Amino acid sequence: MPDINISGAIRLPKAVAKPKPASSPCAACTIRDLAVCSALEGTELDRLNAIRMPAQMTGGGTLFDEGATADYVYNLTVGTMKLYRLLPDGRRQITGFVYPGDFLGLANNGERAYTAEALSDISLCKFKRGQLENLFNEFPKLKDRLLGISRDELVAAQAQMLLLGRKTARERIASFIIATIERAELMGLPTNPIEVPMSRNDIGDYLGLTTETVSRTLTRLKQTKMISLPANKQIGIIDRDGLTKIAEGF
Amino acid sequence: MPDINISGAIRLPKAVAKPKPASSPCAACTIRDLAVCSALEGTELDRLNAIRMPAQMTGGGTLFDEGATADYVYNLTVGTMKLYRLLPDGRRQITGFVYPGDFLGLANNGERAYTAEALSDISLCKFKRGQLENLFNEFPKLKDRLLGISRDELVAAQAQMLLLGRKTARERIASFIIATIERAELMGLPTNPIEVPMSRNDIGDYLGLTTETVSRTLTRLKQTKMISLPANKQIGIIDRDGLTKIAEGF
DNA sequence: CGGGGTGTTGAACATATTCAACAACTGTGG
DNA sequence: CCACAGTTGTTGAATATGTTCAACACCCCG
Repeated sequence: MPDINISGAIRLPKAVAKPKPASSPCAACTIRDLAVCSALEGTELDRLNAIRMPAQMTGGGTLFDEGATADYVYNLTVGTMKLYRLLPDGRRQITGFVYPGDFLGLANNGERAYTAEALSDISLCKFKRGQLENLFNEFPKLKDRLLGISRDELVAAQAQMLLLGRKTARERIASFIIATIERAELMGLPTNPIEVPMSRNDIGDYLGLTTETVSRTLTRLKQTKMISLPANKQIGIIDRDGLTKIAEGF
Repeated sequence: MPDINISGAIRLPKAVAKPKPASSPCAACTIRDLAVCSALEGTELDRLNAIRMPAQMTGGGTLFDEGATADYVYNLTVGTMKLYRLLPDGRRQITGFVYPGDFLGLANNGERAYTAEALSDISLCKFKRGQLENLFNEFPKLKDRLLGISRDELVAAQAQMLLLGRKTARERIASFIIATIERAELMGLPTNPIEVPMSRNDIGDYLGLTTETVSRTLTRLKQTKMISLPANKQIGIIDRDGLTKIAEGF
């Protein structure tokens, strides 16, 4: 899977996060290079900062629910989130995870299409929808960015459809591991072992599998010496090329 | 599923197609109200027409292949297409169908993310990518449209992920039938029986099922008096509300 | 140290797949 | 216009992959 997030969360092209000398809150932001904000500089950034509201939430909290009115949009700065849709009997499909730098909440018709929940404690920049839209109109390059990103997201969504519709459990797990490695590379985080902040249950709901199948499949990948499971929420990569082959369906 | 197409093909908001008095090829176009072109009028339309190249293809033909360079974008005017991705061993996931008025081919990185194949004989308006992009820059309202549409597509893609990841065969087929009814309504086509131009195999590859399962499931829906199968490529709707309930997971 | 949640493992089961045969339909040529 | 061939669709039986139900282990975290 490419280095983009699917469905709702918007990520900007590759740029390694690096600390900024503090002068305004935005200029000091550690994930500025990853976020929408990277399209702006200098006084433009001040304009963004003027309409920015900082927000926090503890792990497990719900930022917004499917069906709610979409009055705000957000930019995640710290932590991880999950986006999901539910069926009436509780079956759940996680449509994407949100990482620092990702933008979320841009609903089209004013209604949220998914629930957004914090996996860990999170910090966000919060914007009133209309105010940010005004800024978008003022700085068209922001709009171009979003358009390009949306197309990338569509491509990622297609990859996920291929995964959900046609890949085996083994292939899905391998795809997930490879995608997680690629995201870690993109964000400049450790790539071996990789950090996997979500539960087995969440992984299952993302890959269209049950917790048990996720667990079993990981165990089998460990037995066949493709990965190791050194600690909770960590996966050690032993045979990346092998995993890639599996992920691609060979 | 909402009245939008997923993944790659771009549809504009609801508008019933109606014939236009002929004056320029675009002004006479029967699907103009459905297409991107609806954002333009008068002389703007002439500009579009100036860079437009008519194209045809017979059913079964491949418009472009996954991985090819994306030099052109297209607007389908007549016929139906399917978009798909393949795994090395031939497993296929159809990520969307393309109907008259849909826009397709806008690749981000210049490489096609999917194969586009004609289901029936088709006609298209073909544009050189760069030329159309210039026009987009000249008429920003086109860009706004595309941005909104892309978000709609993302929502549709999420719905499809929920379907592929969590719905039963019965629920998938019901969802597909309901979506097809809604599309027929949108396009002002007969809604009972509905026209289903794709094969069982294509339906299966779209819903993450096999041909046999599609066939069996349709038969069972017929036996339970929810649909009828009056002729090849047609489905009669007997209990739409029941189908909707099934599709939504009740 | 103890308890609740998370993760793992096992066995029985179910849904959809695979393999196979046949039926129906389409389109083509006699 | 009918016959035939190839394709598409349907149905059946056996099978497999992943699920469900259940028990247990692990491990943070109090």
